[in-house]
Amino acid sequence: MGLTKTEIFTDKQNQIAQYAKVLGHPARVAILQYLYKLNACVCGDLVDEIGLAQPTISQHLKELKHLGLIKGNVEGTSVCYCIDADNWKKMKTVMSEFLDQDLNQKDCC
Amino acid sequence: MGLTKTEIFTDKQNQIAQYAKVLGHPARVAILQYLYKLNACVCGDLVDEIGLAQPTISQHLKELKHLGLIKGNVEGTSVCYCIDADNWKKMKTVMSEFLDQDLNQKDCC
DNA sequence: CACATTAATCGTAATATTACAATAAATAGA
DNA sequence: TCTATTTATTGTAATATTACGATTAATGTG
Repeated sequence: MGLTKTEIFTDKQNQIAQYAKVLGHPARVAILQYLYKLNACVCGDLVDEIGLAQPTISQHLKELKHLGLIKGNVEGTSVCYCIDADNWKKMKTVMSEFLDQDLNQKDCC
Repeated sequence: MGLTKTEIFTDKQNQIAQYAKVLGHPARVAILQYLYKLNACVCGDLVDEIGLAQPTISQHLKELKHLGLIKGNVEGTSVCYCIDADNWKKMKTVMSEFLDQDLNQKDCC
């Protein structure tokens, strides 16, 4: 128990859930918004910006990177992160398709 | 520890995360898709349809209802659920605004 | 009222997530 | 090479989530 039964759902359903899950924490939302706002690579100041401990930020970055939403590369002693535009677009397509379902529903309830 | 520090984030960030979190489980995605597909109230057959135990489904429905994405009303011995179109639209607006951020980013990384 | 049917709640086990202190790893510069 | 700086990893405590058996609650039917 306590383990999500991914095997009984479709790939699409699991994919949507996986994307949504990563966006399901305000710190990760904040990181993504910050990367977007600066519209460039961010080197180092994420810890000050977000307000969580360095290991915590590192952990959130890892999850974002794992899903491909951001990419980072080493720049001297620091690491620079930015949005992975291609993968972001892919996510946007998947999520929008789900969110934009048409609802021509009569008021039944 | 183990507790999300919502107080250090903006209302908007928390709201996005809250919506995303609820969509972050394939069972809830599947429930919402099913309600959309039928395009009507669904009375009772969700347990058979999804393939999880009845208490588990009930728990997921509760979360969806709590966030307002679905609404249910008693219909005899069963309960009928459907998408709450207004709240779904609200969520769509919030999520789309986040997903649709413009990225006029040079390849910096 | 008794009984069947269906959904909600309770209790609980297994697992996952969040956060951070401590430490390690990597690299730049003296 | 030594030191400072920055990020990643490890370990761990606190909390949350997921799933389901058992039970309760609610309602319709005989």
